[in-house]
Amino acid sequence: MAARILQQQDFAVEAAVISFSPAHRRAVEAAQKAAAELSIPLAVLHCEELFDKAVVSAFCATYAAGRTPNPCVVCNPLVKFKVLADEADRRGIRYIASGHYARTELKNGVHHIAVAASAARDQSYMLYRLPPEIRGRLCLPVGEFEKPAVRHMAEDMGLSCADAPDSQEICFIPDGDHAAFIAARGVASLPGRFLSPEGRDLGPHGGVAHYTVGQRKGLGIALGQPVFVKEILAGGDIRLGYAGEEYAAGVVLQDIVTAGGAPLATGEEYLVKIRSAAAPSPCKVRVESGQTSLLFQLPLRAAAPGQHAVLYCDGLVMGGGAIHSSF
RNA sequence: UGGCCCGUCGACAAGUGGUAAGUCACAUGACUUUGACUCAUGCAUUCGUAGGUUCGAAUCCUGCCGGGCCAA
Repeated sequence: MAARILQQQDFAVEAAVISFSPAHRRAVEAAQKAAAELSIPLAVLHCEELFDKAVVSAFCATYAAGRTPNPCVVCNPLVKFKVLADEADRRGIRYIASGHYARTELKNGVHHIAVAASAARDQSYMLYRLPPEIRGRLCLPVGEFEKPAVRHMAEDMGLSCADAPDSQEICFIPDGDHAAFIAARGVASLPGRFLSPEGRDLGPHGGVAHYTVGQRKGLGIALGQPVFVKEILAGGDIRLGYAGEEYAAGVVLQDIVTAGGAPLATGEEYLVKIRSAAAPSPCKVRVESGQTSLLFQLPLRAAAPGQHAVLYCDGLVMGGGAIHSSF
């Protein structure tokens, strides 16, 4: 659909689909079909090796260490848009487009990622780490529309992607069982024990890769009321908490990037999202002895180390970083 | 060995003669380009067991099995 919209705007469109892993065969075939319907030349770019190294390995290692990776956030700058940009360069093409629900905006000489017109569909979170040289040549045509409108447009044009399912889990783990995937790769995840909210030993858990902060299901712990993963300790033990105890007042950030390149400074106020599908929530920056923290105005649920906090201002992505820890 | 309690879904637990609540856990589905959260639906033809009383028992009676407490 993104390609079709650009065609209507008189862009000369060339298409590429990236084959990230063996699990992507169907996606590649769907792209080939769509390209044929639009009579657009389509190249299949292979980057299985890079993807495996930059995304999949890091994903497994992060989980095995008791943190919660976000592969999409990592993939976009390091693999997906990098590969597209390289291919565009080879062909002498200036602009790069994708079907993400987000927008771009030039403000004060800085190219920002901006939230989509359809707030409920917004995917700007996943794009927050794109470097300026990518942001400056990015076109995100579907970000201007509501999802249903895009679907209707596709239907009207008789495109086969009109009824394509749009929800997926981790793209390289089709069955959704990431713990099994990690184990199958031979990556060992830290063993440990469940600790009740009162500190009681509740027995061994299945390996740290099975759990993430805020998780309720799959613990197999029956205490008469719901319990959640509150913290995964460095040694591998998992501290549980009752409902409400999995909220954080703030987070410590690492690997910070900003749209303009200037570091975050104490006192700055932003709206923050700690997951893609979240309502932006006010926070304040604090920099102290080289450590940058975000203080949430309201406690936020399940701020898992390894996930990312993305900062917004007036609908523009201002920066963000990985969550090192919460407090 | 006497005396007294108790035994209901994987866990906890209502129910004390009228035909098995609820919570947690679990399963499936929805939602979702990360992990989660959330929501919907499902989940004991049966109440330790064997008999008895009764129109009717998880509920009353008896034996046995299992667990606990007290006494010597």
